[in-house]
Amino acid sequence: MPRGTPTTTTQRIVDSITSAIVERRLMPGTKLAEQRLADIFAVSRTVVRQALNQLSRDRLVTLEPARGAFVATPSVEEAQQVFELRQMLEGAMMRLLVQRVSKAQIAELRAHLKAEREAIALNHVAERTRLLAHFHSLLARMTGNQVLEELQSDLLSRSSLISLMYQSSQSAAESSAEHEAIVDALEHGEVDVAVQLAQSHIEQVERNLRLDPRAPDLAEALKEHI
Amino acid sequence: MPRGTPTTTTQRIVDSITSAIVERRLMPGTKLAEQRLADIFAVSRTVVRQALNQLSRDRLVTLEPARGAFVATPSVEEAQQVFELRQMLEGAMMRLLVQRVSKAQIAELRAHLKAEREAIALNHVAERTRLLAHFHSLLARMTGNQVLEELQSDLLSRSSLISLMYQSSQSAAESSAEHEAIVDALEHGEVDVAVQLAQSHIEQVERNLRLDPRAPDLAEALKEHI
DNA sequence: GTATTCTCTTCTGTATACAGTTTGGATCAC
DNA sequence: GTGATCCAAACTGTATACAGAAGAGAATAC
Repeated sequence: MPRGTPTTTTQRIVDSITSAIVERRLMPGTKLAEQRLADIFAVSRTVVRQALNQLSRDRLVTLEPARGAFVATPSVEEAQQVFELRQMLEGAMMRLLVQRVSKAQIAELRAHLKAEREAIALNHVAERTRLLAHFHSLLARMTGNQVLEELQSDLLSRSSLISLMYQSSQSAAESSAEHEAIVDALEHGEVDVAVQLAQSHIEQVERNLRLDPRAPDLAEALKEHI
Repeated sequence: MPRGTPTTTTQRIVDSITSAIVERRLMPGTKLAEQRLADIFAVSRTVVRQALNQLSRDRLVTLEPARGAFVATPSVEEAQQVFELRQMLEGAMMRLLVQRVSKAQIAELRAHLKAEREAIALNHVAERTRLLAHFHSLLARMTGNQVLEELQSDLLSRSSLISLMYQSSQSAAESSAEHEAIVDALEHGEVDVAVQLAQSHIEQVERNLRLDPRAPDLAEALKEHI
């Protein structure tokens, strides 16, 4: 979670809660009471409040006026929009990277792919999830565009929360294979192939979410079970 | 500056300062002392602090530890990165819009273009600046993707600050003409043309900034004038 | 037994207080 | 007159205090 800030107290708390959400130790909808967090981190509510504000700007937390902070529960629409934006961005990133990427960077990507495969083979679930997401961070970083990199980092956090809410049936092995195909295309300078692969990869990730059949409405969800 | 929040006190202050920066009433580098702002807005420093934190997340303000808040002074690199990202995004937006844009929306864009031309003809500088930027907001909004819309709004604010720092020699009439060409391409469903036009438009805006000759370093800037 | 109202507790939103740091100026040395 | 040092004022970072709103539960009406 690289954010170019020297670790201030507030940032420490932001990072801690972000990790907890991304690593799925905090479920969507969980109430984040200020005093409890203040006790846990041994600081005053003032600092906790600052952290919660930052998190709400990242859309990992929603602040309900006079009710408090909750781990965000992104809607289906928001999920689709995040993935649409990612598709746009990653497509554009490919066009940049085909031009810019160095041999050393390709090697770095290859090393990453190897790590992915190992984590999958060993069935290290947490690690493989982390690596599959980090592949996209790496791509963003390799553009050399820090603004883009930060944006990507935000979108990946949100994606992680979304995957958690709308359980993904994604096969890790498939994902990794798709990553490999993307690196191949990059290495050979095949622009259109790379763009196509990157976009359909994101599409694939989205398709493997249970976005459609989920209760659009509580009444809808319960009417069969009276 | 649509941000989907009911106008809370903090948001009011954020909006007020954002406007002041975007409308160029606050120069880059200006110190934003907490107590002074608190007096001006008749609130406590607590609320001002929250606002400044939000503004720093938008990169309109930089917070220097123990020194305070300053109107941001984006570097040349940052400026280039923001424009590169905008080029990526607006290119991708065109691909979406060619498919999605309705006749009513084309009409709305035409109406906007007319307003641009009028403001230019009447030489209403502030209004024409606002409209030229708003064109890009409109495009983002028309994708129907709120996440994208918010991102675009952030990038436009930052661009505004950048234009202020690195004075633009952009001809408003040229910009407006480019906008019109983009709408034409959209209306006729010419994907590649639209993408090309949108991207070269952003490139043009960037090219008209005085990014290159600016002092990369203080020593460099002064060495001729000893 | 069900629903409504009222009260009490809990928690948020804002203000204020206090400690530690930075900054600008004045004093002093040379 | 120039430079360094020291001190005081101002400001930031954090904690705490207080007011007001929201929610839970008991008591009451029906």
